[in-house]
Amino acid sequence: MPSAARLDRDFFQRDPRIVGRELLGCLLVTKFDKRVVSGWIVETESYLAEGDSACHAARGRTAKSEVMFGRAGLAYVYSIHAKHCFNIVTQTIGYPSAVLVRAIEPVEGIRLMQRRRRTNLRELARGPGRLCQALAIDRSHNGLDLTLGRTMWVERTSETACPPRDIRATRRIGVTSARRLQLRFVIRSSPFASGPVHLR
DNA sequence: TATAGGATTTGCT
DNA sequence: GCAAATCCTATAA
Repeated sequence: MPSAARLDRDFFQRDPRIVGRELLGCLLVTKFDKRVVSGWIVETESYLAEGDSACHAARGRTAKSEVMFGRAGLAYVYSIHAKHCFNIVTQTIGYPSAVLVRAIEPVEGIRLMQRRRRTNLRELARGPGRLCQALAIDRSHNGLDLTLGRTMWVERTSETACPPRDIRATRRIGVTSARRLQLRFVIRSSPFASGPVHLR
C-alpha cells in the first residue's frame, strides 16, 4: 500500500513556481455525491502576483479574482470561452497568486468521466476546460478549501514521485500577455498533457 | 445597457 | 493549421 498524504496549507503557501512544479505527479481527487474521481496531475501553470500581467489578480481585486486574495489552498474556479478552469491559490500574504491545473491522467472514476465527456481516455482531462468537465468542476466550487479534504483535495503518494528529469518548463498556453515567462510545467513523457508537441 | 476580449475546445481543410 | 462557437467579465457610457 503506497502511503498518501493530503497536501496542507503549508504546501500551497509558497511561491507558485515551486507549487506548480511540485504538483506534478500528485493526485487530484474530487468526491462529489460520494463518488470519487481522481487523476495524476501532469501539467500546471503558475500565475504570479508581481511582474505577471497575465495573472487575474494583476489588475487589482475584482469579484472574479476575489479568492486569490484569500487563503492558500482554496480553489479558484473561473469561466472563460464558455468553459471552466480550475486553479489552486498559492502564496497569499499580500501576494495573490495561483496555479492552474491544466491536465490529469485519469485514475479513478473513469466510467463517470466518460459519461460526462464522450471521448477516449486520452482526451478525458487533457486541457483545463476538459479537466473541469470530466471532474464536474464549476463556479459553485470557487473558494472551496482543498486542505479540508471533504469534497476536493490533492494527495502526494510514495508511488508517484515524478522524476525531475521528466519535467520541463515552457511558456504558458493561450495567454496573450507576459508570453515570455516560462511558467508552464509539464511531464514530458505523459500522453495526457495538453499543448503542442514542441512544448514537451 | 453595450461592447470587446479571453489562462478554450472542436471540427474542418 | 485555422477559424468558429460560446458566454462570462470588465469597462465605459
